[in-house]
Order: sequence, then C-alpha cells, then structure tokens
Amino acid sequence: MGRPLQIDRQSVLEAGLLLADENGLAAVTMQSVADMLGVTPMALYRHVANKADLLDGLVELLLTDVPLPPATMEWRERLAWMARALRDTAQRHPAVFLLLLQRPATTAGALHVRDAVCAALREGGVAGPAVARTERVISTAILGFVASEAGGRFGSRSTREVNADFAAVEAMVEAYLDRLS
Amino acid sequence: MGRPLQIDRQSVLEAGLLLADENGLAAVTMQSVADMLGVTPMALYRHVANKADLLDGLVELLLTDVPLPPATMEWRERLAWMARALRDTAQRHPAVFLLLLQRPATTAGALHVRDAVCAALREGGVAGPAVARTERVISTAILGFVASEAGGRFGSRSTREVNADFAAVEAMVEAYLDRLS
DNA sequence: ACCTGAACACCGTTCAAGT
DNA sequence: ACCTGAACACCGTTCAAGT
Repeated sequence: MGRPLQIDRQSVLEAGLLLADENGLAAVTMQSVADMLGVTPMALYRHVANKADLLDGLVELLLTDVPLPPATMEWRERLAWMARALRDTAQRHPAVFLLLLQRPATTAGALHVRDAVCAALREGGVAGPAVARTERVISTAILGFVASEAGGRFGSRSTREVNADFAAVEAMVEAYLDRLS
Repeated sequence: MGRPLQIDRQSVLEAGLLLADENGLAAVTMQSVADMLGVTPMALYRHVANKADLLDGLVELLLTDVPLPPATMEWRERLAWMARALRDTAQRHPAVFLLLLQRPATTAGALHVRDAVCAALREGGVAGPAVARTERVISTAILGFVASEAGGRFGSRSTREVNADFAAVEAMVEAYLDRLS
C-alpha cells in the first residue's frame, strides 16, 4: 500500500492510534508504527522524542477529538451530553483511554473538556469557589465508569445492562448536583 | 542477600509486588523478579504460566489483602471504612492497582470486597434487585477517584486538597444512597 | 520435581552515515 | 532536513539438558 514517504508527527500519532484501536497498546511498537508508514523505526525519532512521548501524543490526540455540545443547550443537558461524548470516545479508543488516568489532567486536550464542564457548572449556579472541586468530583465518577468499561472490568455483562449502569451513575451525579443548589 | 533457592508461586508474586511498588510496572520483568529470588528467569515458568499470569497474580494478591471492617459497625460507616481501605491499598500499591480496571471483577479477590459492599447495602434497606447495580455504581465512583490518585492524574495537588476531594466523592455517594431510601 | 544453558524473535534507542 | 544501517542492551519464551 503506497504511502507517502514524507512523514510528520501527526501521521505518526494517527498510525499509533490506529494500531492501538485494532490490537491494543502492546501492538504499538516503534517498529509496527514505522511499518505502517513505510519507514524504518529510527525515522520516527525525528518526530517523537521516544516511545513515552508517542504515547503522550496518543492521549492528547484522543482528548482533543472529544466534541463539545452547542452552547445553546441548557447546562445540565450539556453535562450529560459531554458524559456521553467521553464514553463514545472511550469506546472508540479503549486502549489509549486507559492511559488518561495515568497522566496529569493539565494538558491542552484535558483542559478543553474541563473548562467546558466548569462553564456549565457556573451557569448552573454552583458557587464560584466550589466549581473546581465539583468538576473534579463528577469527572471522577464519569471517568471511573468509562475507564472500567474500556478496560473490560465489567466483563461480559450485556450492553443493555451496562447502559443502565451508566444511567445510574448519571443519576448519582444529578443527586449530588441537586444537593449543591 | 542469601535467599532460599526453593521458590514457589507466593514468593514469585511477593517479589513482583515489591518491584512494582518500588519502581513501577515497567520494573517488573521476568529477569528482575528472578534476580530478586536468586534464580534464573526460566525457573519462574514452573510457578507462573507467563508474564500475564504473573500480573494477574499481583492484582489478586493486592485484592485479597484489602481488609474488611468489623461486622458490628453500622452499615454506612462500614461502606466508608471500605472506601478508605481501598484507598490505602491503592496508595501502597499504585502501579498494580491500575491493572485492576483492566480485568473482570469476577476473581475471588474482587468478590471478597464486592460481597461485603452488597451485604452492607442490603442491611441498609436497599431493595433486593437494586443491590447489585447500586454496588457497581458506588464502586465505580470510589474506584474512579482512587485510580486517578494512584495513576497521578491529580498531579501535584496537595494532600490536603486531595483528601477534601475524596470527602466530596463520599458526599456524592451519600447523596445517592439517601435518594434510594 | 525443580532449576539451568543456550537459543530465538522481538523490543527501544544510539550514532554515524547516506541523500 | 530527513531517513537508513549497523549495533547495543534488554525483553519474553521455548526446549533440551542437568541434578
């Protein structure tokens, strides 16, 4: 399959993400990524510092791609919309999503989602100083569920049941938000 | 350091856990575990099927060690006690704890904790058919927090602040339980 | 029964060399 | 500037051989 021999960081990350999605994180090696691009492993080092940097790049690529809801939407609906968007992303990229728990939530991609959650909470009347903590608490709950699903901790439970569990987690978050106001 | 040359599964797992605790999961190799036991890497294969089996064993060792509260304790206090116990375990073994999200919660070690949570919920008057789902929902929230902390997603936030976040997650769980009864 | 030696295919990474 | 070839130390795993 004739691919352009001119590669860049973006194409390296896209190849890595594809391999991770199809065959898991263990399938992402410097050699397999290079193969997919039609290049030798050593060529990658011009575009990523090392393998850890490549993996960081995959997480960032995934986070940047999480879509945000239209600003016209009511704030609580917007929160639910983002929870669903995060779950969709995790289902599409389960292997890379698990890496998310292992890096500080301070990259540009992480902030892009976090800021949108904080904005919705402020609009919902959550007191200024409580916004940051509330964001962390509800993000932790959603992330715990979504990461469990991506990692396979729910085992072979049916899709219908897992969806009902997700609804229950959202109900828990709602109960918490109700108590705040 | 003169160690007995007679090894068994238990000693292999204990060596692996020690290495993971001190230097992370990447430091757990067949060679490093063997070195610690004063043996060649090939000797391990008599006691673990392969490296994946070794890692499974580490998770199981960790889960089996999570202590349970005295049965005399009131049910809600018991739930809080177990959340703290899980957090303690994760702080002692952060690297191995992250693997927990990646395997089905159906092993003996996982059931040992799960059953205790379910028993507390039943005692608290949660309706029979709702017990299993409620257990999954609150476990997901606690696990999400504890895994985030173990993985380093909270970055360099101070211990005081992270403790306050943990209290807030527990408050969310309480709000959910209140709504159920 | 339990451990070892030798061997294999595969990792990540470097450095000097090519174009 | 960008990619390659050769090399290094290190993986997991096998198999036959030792005791």
